[in-house]
Amino acid sequence: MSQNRKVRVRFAPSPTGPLHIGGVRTALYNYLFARRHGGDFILRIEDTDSQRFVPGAEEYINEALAWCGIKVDEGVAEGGPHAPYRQSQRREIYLQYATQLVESGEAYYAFDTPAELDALRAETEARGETFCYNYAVRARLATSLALPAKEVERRMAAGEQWVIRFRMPENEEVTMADAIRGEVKVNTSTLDDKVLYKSADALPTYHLANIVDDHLMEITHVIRGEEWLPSLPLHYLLYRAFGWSGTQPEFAHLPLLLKPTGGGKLSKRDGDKMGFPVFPLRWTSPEGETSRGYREDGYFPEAFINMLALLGWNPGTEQEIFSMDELIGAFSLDRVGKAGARFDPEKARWFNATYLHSKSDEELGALFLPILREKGVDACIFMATKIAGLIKERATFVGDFWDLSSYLFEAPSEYEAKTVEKFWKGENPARLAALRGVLAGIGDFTAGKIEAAIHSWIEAGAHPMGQVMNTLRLAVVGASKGPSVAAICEIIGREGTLERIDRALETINVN
RNA sequence: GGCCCAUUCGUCUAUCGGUUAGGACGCAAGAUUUUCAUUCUUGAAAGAGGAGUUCGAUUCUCCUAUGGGCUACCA
Repeated sequence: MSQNRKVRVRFAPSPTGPLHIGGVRTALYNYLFARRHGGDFILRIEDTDSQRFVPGAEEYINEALAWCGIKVDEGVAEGGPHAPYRQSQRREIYLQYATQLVESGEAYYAFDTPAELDALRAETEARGETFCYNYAVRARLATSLALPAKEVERRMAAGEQWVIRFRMPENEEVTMADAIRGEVKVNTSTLDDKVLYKSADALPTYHLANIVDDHLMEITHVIRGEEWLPSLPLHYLLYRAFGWSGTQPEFAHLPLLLKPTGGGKLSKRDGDKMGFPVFPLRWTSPEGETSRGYREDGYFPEAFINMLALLGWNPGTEQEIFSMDELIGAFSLDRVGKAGARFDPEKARWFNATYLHSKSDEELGALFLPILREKGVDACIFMATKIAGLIKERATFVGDFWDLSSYLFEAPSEYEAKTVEKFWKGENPARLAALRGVLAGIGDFTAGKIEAAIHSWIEAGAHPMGQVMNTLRLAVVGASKGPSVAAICEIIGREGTLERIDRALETINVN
């Protein structure tokens, strides 16, 4: 069908709200496919539903894709040879094509009002039948098929509202190809005469706009969500009606992303309900409702993308960590799964932790510094970097760093009961008092020197290492946690360390 | 209701007729560690059910069940 054309794919969201992670994954697969084949990735805004337009949604989409590292070649913000890329700005184009279909007999004008249709639908269902606006009913309705041409003209001239409907063929088996599912067959008798264009807002519906734009923009592969599979026969038939079957794109329908609990596709509301973000970026609706985002929750975009890529696709190897470039090199549609994938927030966290652990201390320090400052700590980048290196293995997010290191800046106000019970006994308090003297006498208060001094004191006195170290840790940290106690002492400094020891000796003994 | 799609450990998945059904997350145990965490090792854990086809089915076909999607002058 389109073997020799340059690969061109599009991501075509409608600006009815923020993009959720299912949409981001669709965009990602399109992007990976385009890059893999040296093609173009186009962003088209499908704003043909004037009722559901949400201000800010388009900006959100642009920002989200940029955060994810998905670069748009042609689109609303970037421009391109097929501009405009916003469907509301292409109205005349659609009317022209819709009219062409009426003239060739593939479509027709219909004058029935929504109220009339509702009544007809209710009436049919009351009889226990399934309502379908097709060959069987259209002859009885007010359409250009049944009405005399003069009457059609009269109604239109009188300003009556009309729509253009596709004339769905009767009893024809449509055989379609899907890159992920293989062959899919549907009989046209189960389909209805879909509305293609409505005079009320002078806008096309999705189906018409989509086919016309994909054709005009020379799209070679349509990669979209599975929810579009039921309308694939209509789309095939539209290509045929326009005489474009020769350059019809190939189709791939992606399995849906499901709720972690099962029971339906992931929806915009699930996030706050289940305690994880469903949006890439934080979103505040025009009504003022805020939903959390992966970015604001502290996810690295690389980790987020890596996680999404593997939700429904796999490389066939055991590799799980992929950079964007590696994904581009490995991606193929035939390794996309057929079944819906349940989203697992735990695995998302694991991906972020893995990425965080692999980052350099310097990079993490730079991210940690503003947090320290915000907490009122007068730290420098060297200090932030040093601490980041000490605690990163324990963190999932940079946002965890403060909780994992706050004891470096604030002396313990209380001591963990379990640890007190375990170590504040026997000779340990006395040993700590003795150790205080050792620490006070160290020349250069650095981790290496501190550790060496403690060790030689332990050896000389034949003290039990575990008891000594943990008692010191209890005094300095207040709990049984954290990196090497010597490293902690260095950061706290001699004065701070000695103060904390004194304080422990006083307060813990009292109770 | 109608039409369409799907179905391997709890979850994401590998397997393209012959495997002790592999990996990852999570979970459990152990080792390492001055603590916590990391890391490492080990373990528990799966082919929805029923018919066929075949020497042989997780793999192919059909039926059933279950899950999901669509069924708007929404996308």
